[in-house]
Amino acid sequence: MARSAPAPAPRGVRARTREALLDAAVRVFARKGAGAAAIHEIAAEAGLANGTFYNYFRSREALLEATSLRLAERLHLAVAASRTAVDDPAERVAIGCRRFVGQVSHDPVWAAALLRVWNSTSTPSIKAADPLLADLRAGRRRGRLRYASETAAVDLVQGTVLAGMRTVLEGRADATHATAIAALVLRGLGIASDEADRIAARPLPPLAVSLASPPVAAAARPRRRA
Amino acid sequence: MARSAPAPAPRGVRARTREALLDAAVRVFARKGAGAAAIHEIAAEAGLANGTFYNYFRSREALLEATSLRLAERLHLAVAASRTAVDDPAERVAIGCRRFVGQVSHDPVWAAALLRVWNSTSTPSIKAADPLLADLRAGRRRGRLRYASETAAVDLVQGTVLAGMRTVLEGRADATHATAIAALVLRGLGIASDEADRIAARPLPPLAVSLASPPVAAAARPRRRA
Amino acid sequence: MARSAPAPAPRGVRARTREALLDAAVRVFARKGAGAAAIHEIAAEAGLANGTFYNYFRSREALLEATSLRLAERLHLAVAASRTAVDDPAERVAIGCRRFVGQVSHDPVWAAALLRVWNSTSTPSIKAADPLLADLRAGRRRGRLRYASETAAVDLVQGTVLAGMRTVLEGRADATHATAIAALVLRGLGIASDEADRIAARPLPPLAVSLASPPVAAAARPRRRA
Amino acid sequence: MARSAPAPAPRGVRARTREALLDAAVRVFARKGAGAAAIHEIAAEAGLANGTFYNYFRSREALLEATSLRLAERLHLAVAASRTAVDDPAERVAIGCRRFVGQVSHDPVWAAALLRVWNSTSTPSIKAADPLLADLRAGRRRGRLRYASETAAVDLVQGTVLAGMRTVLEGRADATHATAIAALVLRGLGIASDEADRIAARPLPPLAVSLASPPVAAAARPRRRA
DNA sequence: GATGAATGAGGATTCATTCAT
DNA sequence: AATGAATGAATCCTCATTCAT
Repeated sequence: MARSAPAPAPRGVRARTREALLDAAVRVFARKGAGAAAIHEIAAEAGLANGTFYNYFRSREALLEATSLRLAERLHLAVAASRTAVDDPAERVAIGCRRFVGQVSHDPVWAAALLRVWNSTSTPSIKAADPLLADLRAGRRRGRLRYASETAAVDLVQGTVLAGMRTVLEGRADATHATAIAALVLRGLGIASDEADRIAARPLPPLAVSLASPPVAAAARPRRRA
Repeated sequence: MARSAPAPAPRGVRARTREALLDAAVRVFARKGAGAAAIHEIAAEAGLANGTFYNYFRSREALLEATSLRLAERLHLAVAASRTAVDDPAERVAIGCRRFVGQVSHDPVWAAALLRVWNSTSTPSIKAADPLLADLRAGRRRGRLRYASETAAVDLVQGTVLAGMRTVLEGRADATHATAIAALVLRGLGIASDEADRIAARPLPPLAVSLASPPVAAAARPRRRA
Repeated sequence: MARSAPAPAPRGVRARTREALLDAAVRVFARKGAGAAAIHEIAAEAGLANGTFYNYFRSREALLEATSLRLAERLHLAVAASRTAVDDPAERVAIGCRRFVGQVSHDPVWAAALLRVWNSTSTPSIKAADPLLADLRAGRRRGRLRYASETAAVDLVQGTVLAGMRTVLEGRADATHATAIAALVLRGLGIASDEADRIAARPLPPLAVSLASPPVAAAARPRRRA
Repeated sequence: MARSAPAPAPRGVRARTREALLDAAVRVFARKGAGAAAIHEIAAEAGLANGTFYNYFRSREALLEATSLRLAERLHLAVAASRTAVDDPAERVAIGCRRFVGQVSHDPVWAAALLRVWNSTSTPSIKAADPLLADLRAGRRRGRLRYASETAAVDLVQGTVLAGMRTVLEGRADATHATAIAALVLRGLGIASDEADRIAARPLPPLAVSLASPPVAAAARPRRRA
């Protein structure tokens, strides 16, 4: 019955609150998995009341979808950032691999959420694979990469990268894991060992966009109830 | 299996009922995922009443654990079967890959359950990786396989195989996928392309153990309603 | 009606907005019933924001009461209109019956709301029965109508009319139903069959007041979304 | 978590618990109306826990349906009982009217529930009207009853009876109301005043079935929480 | 050992109401 | 005067778990 004072409502609150909920969802998903996360917990994580959630998302399902989109979005940005000014398809693939695996150390929350959400949705990776597919095809066309089955090649890259991300996330490998993963993937795609190692070790181009999760900030401090 | 009157209790009935519940769990997990499966549904799938479940498992959690173990068990058997009479570590790895991916077509229920359960438990693959690790190490020792990071090599094999299994399960590839996956993995482990293709295409040795799920049989017949 | 900027406030705007809300309530009640209508929906139907409602009604309860009153008001007007220039109590009763039942076809929204609200409030009909009571008493005094129990007579008239309204509203009878209902009621009040039929068939005097619901007009136009 | 002892489970528990829930529903509906009754309140009224309800009814809606059926059932029995050994259609109709109105005093709970449920469902009376229709038609065929519109005749009987029931339920009339109502209805159906009064005053045949609601008994005593 | 009725905590969702702007 | 974001109580429903039979 709204007894105490509600939060203020400056310009752009709506958009900002929605963002806060999405960020909170990512954090909670990272902790518990998408299936086990309760709405009220997400709302609390965002510093909001239970019911407020439903001012922004029609249902739990809608949140799942939106969160998936949001994670994929970053993903796409990351991939796009990896392409800038790099022409060699092999290196582009390597950069993608390294970015993903490397990002785990910088934003474990994002990584955990990504892994959790990907595992709970069916074939979500398809769309995310578009840029990868483009690189693979270009590589094969130019004789740079070799593989018989495109589907298998995608499985190789995505599967290995995800496994690598999980390994880093679980603390079973350090940040250099990204390079090792990239090298193995390149070899799998037909690049000679020596060159694969060399490509995988090249300095990464600077990121055009920040991939960092927004800070937990004030919003996450529980307001009323502990 | 609770077929006749609940009066006597021949030796081994207990064990058999437990098995029936585990099999039922595998089937239900395959359909709905481990998180969404209700005890009630699993018991029904086994042709048993709600409460009977708790004569065999302390809690839901215990079932999860046991099912995970059971799936891993088969896994180990499969891997063991792949070793018989094959000495070359590269081929042993290839056989393992092909078995896993190929098994998806023969027992989609097992495959679906495996993928679902692996996604809901943390670091379950560690123990399952033991035989793989042995092969990898033997291969490197003998100069047959090359890789810098053992962890990355495991990620390569496991990640690619899991991705390949998912691809087949979702109908995005046919049975030949197993061979393609194995070939890429071998290349990633340092085998030359030509040889990798050759090894991946060799006839598979016969299986020493059946991997098939137990038939649905009596356990699944419509449970009596009061 | 919240049309232009929320700046000035010409005399009578308050009253008009209140009216708009009441009319909206009647429409929504007609669609969903008084119990299932959400304040949110009523405000939207009136083209107003959620919170505005509470500038005009203290609570949901207050709206219920006011709406009931409003519907009864029309009722009274209708009855009053039926009296003009008719002296015979029997005919006055017949005109009342016919007006109510006949009005259903002309304003189904009003009719539906009336039936719905009457069903959710307790003893709302009492006050509405005042003019009817006057006619009944006059009729009995003059020996024109005959009945032992006044309460039963009121039940006869009101019950039959409400049932008739419902029948027409649900499409199980056409506009001629009003006449049939009136004839039966008159017989029940002791008028001979032939005369009852004759009275019930007399041309209806013109209405002094419009019974029509206000047009949906501006109030219902799509509400602005932020 | 079912900490304390659940109720015993003798023969026929299932059926008995279901009955208890239906009876509780009737009582709660009588108090609050079908729309405002909360499941947990009905369960508590039956002395059961919240969740138990769902062992017996799939949903709230299913309960509504079942309760409606249950009320109608009694109705049908009552009507059937009124027919035994009475041939005159006019008297049969009169007996029906008197039974319904008279029953209100004997079982106000049943009456209130009936009125509430009838008002929340659409055209529920149709089926309940079957026996009435048969009597009306027989009466008209034999020249005993006279009416132009069958629909209007049904409205007359049902509407007046319902209004009469409401009047008694609200304490605005005593038990003799039943007779007065029946007399007016008969006149409306074309029976001469004198005879109508006479028929309405005849002794009622004994009831073949009990119409009484089951006693509230032990089941309704709240168990844990006040 | 099996049964299934009962339990009640927990989660999703709705909605009347408040209040700062 | 209007707005609409925020609130949280209330409701429906699910499901893991217990236990008397």
